[in-house]
Amino acid sequence: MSLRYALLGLLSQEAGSGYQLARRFEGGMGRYAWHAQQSQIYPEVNRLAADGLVSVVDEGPRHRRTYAITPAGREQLRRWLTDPDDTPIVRNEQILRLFLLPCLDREDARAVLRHQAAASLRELEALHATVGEVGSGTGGGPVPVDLLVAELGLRYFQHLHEWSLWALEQLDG
Amino acid sequence: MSLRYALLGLLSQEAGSGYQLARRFEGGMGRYAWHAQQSQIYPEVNRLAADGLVSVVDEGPRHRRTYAITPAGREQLRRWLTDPDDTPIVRNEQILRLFLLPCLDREDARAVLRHQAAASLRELEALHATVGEVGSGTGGGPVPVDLLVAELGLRYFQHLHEWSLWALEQLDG
DNA sequence: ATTTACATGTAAGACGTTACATGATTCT
DNA sequence: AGAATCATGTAACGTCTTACATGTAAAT
Repeated sequence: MSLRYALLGLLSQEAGSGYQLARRFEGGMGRYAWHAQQSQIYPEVNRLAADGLVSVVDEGPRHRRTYAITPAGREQLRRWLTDPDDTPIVRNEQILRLFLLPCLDREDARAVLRHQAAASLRELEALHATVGEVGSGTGGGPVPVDLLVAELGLRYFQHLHEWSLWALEQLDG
Repeated sequence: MSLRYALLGLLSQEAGSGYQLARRFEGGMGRYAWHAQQSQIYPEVNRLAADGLVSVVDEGPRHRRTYAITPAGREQLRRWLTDPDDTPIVRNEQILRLFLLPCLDREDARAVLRHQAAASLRELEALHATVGEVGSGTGGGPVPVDLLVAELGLRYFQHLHEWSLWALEQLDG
């Protein structure tokens, strides 16, 4: 069901086509929250439309249909977000690899850690660039929630990066 | 394919039955790396046995079969762990919720954050208890890789907890 | 004796991946 | 004209969830 709410969430922030949704999944959403393929998005957004949770608000060139969230969709989204469901499902291939580091000898573990340190640094820098854009669009008003969420991503990759370096030090020492 | 390697990894650290594997998934592995159900584990461990990557090393009471990783299994596991595959898949319902916080009004966002702060603190404390056990089993020798991985979990929930508190402050201020 | 925990499994349906199919518009 | 990008979709196959079925051994 999560894909549903991921899509509703994106559309609640800004209307868009299936294609645009797929592009937005390549950003932060798909990178560290919930991954989805294009071929999964199109059928799901159609189901959302059939269920009245989104509606077509524009038809453009190349058969493009722009969807927007409906009041019913907004209500369902709110219910899901505020419903305190513990035991949330986690599937993270990257963390799984790190979690299984004890299966390797020290030399292999070192190599994986070096690779991880470089990868998390790259992600961190890419996010820094994206967040720069978000931040520049705000005046001196109240803190936009977007910035809080961007900060969560930054901290995540920073903590991963710092742990990788620390773990390498422990192995080398 | 990740479930395969999660199981191979657990069995490479210690032989065990399907039931024991399911129990071990309830710990750190399933909580913040890769989730799996009991009904998924039994068929997969049988497939691993059919493929010669694990083998039955003991049969106990109540039809219990204890599996151990084979050399072929160890080799496949090593290859997967050291193969630098970027674009790893992430599906994290908890992070998705946080990522969609901008869809809520401030009052609802605050409630979700308060809930999140409490949940991550609970996880942190639970992990602290588990790590205490792991740490007590080691003499003064070289740093066991298990401890590095435990530290990763601790840092993850700590950073989540700290971010939740920080985000609440930003909203309140 | 009854309950709890151990132990393994299957079947139906939902969800997700890979690969392919099709065509429109813009850019060079 | 040709290439790149925009745009939507389907079919086959693999993975995961939910719910059920079955029985054994230990604990109270």
